[in-house]
This record gives sequence, C-alpha cells and structure tokens, in this order.
Amino acid sequence: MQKSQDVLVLLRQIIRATELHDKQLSRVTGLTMPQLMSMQVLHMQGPMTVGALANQMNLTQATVTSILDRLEKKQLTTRVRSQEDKRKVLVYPTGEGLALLKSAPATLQDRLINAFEEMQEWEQSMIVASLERISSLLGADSIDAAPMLDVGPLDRS
Amino acid sequence: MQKSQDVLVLLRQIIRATELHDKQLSRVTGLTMPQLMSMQVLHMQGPMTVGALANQMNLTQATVTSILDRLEKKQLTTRVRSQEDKRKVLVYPTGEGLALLKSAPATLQDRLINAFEEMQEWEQSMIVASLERISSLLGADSIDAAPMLDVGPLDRS
DNA sequence: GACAATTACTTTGCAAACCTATGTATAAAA
DNA sequence: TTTTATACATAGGTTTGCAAAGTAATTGTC
Repeated sequence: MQKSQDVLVLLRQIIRATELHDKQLSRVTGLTMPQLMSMQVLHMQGPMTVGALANQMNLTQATVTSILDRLEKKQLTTRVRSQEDKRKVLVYPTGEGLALLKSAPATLQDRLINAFEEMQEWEQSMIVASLERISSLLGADSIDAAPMLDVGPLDRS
Repeated sequence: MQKSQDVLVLLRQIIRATELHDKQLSRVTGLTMPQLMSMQVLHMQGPMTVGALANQMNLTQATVTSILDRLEKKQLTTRVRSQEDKRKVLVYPTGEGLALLKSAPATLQDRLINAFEEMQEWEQSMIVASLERISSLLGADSIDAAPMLDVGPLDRS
C-alpha cells in the first residue's frame, strides 16, 4: 500500500524539519539545545525547582544541574534557595535570559500558525482530525506535550 | 484560535512519542541513538562511504568516525577501503549487526501501518492530504526523508 | 526530642556525542 | 611535477547524560 509509505515519509519529513529548525535556532542564540530548552521551559511555565525542570525535560537532576551551571555562567538564569523549604532551589530566568529569547527570529510554529489561520474552516478541521487520529494510534495522546512545537522563542504566554 | 493550538500540541505529542520510542529501542538494543541511527541508515540504504553516512545524518565526518569506531568495536560494522579510490572507505553492516536490527521488537511504525491499513479509504486520503499540507507549510517537503519514521528495525526493504 | 527515612540538590567520575582544526594519504589539475 | 582538492583519521575541546555518593533539610515514628 503506497499510502502507508506516504504517511511514514511525511511524518519523517515533518519531524526532520523541526529538528533542523531547532538546530538553526540553537546556532542563532549561541545556546546548545538542552540549554535553549531549559530557557524555554522556564519562560513558558515560570520559575520552578531544579527537580521540576528535570522532570519537564525527562533528564536526571544531575544533568540539569550541570546545564544550569553553564546557563548561570552566561548570566541567563539564577538559582535561589527556597525559604519555606531550604532543600528546594528555584530557578529563575534573568532579564538577560528573557531578552535573548525575544531576540530570536520567528519560529517554525509562527509560520505554521499564520498559514493555518488562513485556511478554510473545513481544512482546519480535517487537519486537526487527522493529527488526532495519528496521535492516538501512536499512543501519543496520553503525553503531556509542552505547548510548543519546538524550542522556539515566543511571547505567547 | 483554539484549533491552531491544537495543531501545535498534537504535533508535539506525535514527535514526543517517536522520541520516547527511539529511546526505548535504544535501551533494548544496547546501542546509543546515533549508533542505532547509523546502523539503520546502512541497513536501509546499503553500504556507503563515511562521508555519505555523515551527510545522511547531518553530522561531521569526525563525529561519524568516532561512532564507527565504537560500532566496529562491537563488531556491528566493518570498514573496507575502496580499491578504485583508495581515499574512500566503505562502511558495511556485519551479519551480526543486521541480526541485531532484526531481533528488535515491533516498531511504532509497524503499529501505525497496521492501524492505517485498517482504515477506510477516505480516512487514509484525508490523513495523507493533511500531512502533505503541514509538511509543505513547514517547508519540509523538500527534505529527503529516509524511509522510516524512527530508527526502528524493519525488513521492509 | 531523638533518630531513621525521605527528599532535594550537588559533586564526582565516566562514556559518548559533538565540534573545529589539523594531519595523512590519494587523486586530479595545472 | 608541483599544486590543489578530496576522503578519512586524529587531536583536543566542550557539552550532554548517567549512576553513585555526598550534603543538607524535612518528615515520620517511637
């Protein structure tokens, strides 16, 4: 069946496009992907503990600690020990960090959204229905997806 | 517009599902993702030079060389210097390497394909059309996607 | 209240993945 | 033949990522 192959190739293309876009964004900002991702999560979801950040990104605490060391050295984040519970450490993006995100170029999702909004109602519905179908086939519908397609900059919050 | 957000979340979920699946597969095979990816490309597209392999994966030659060092140590690939042009080195998967791929569990794409084949003709067409639309919106349609959704094992060639 | 268990984070040590720059051999061009 | 280009390997570096062990603070439990 040709269509099955088409689906695989198309999905692969879409995933690949977001990968390439992420890499480009990474070069532009001068941050590595995990660093950029950390900044994004902090920006989208606000300050949080080191552990929470690790969970968001499916990494161990130790890994996130070292990423934060580097972000801190670049003055993009700061760590503040919680007063209520002194075991906890809250991570904040600095003004400089937020500025960096805002200065990044338009994202893939901006482009996608703009084009999508131009579509006819029926086509929008068709696309959403199709994606829902695929998502459930992959068992992806149970995944708590962060509200971003890629780690792009965006003041959508 | 709610639907725009839906699209982003759904795409994110789909991408995330393939990521998680890749990681699991990586654990099962005992290979890291780049190693697994290399094996897959060799399997799907046949023996090729180190440089060609690097291009396929958007990595530098140096990076691929070190990955091949490790695969070779595990006896999963071999390098053979070309006779026509002695600068070139062809990379072959070993029998052991191919066996490893075949022994891996059913992939995400198997599940996807099976479910897809069960669908009504109209739904299949709708999904393909939707994916094509998104792919072109992302500029992904110009990407030469390897014929696989993720780096899973498959004797579909 | 004391002491064990748990929690949150950091540190350490290590493997792997990346990169840039450089080296080495071969091939092609001048 | 000398130069230039190509294909790969090597050297040296940073970053990611983990497990294991360490430190400090909190929460039982008797």
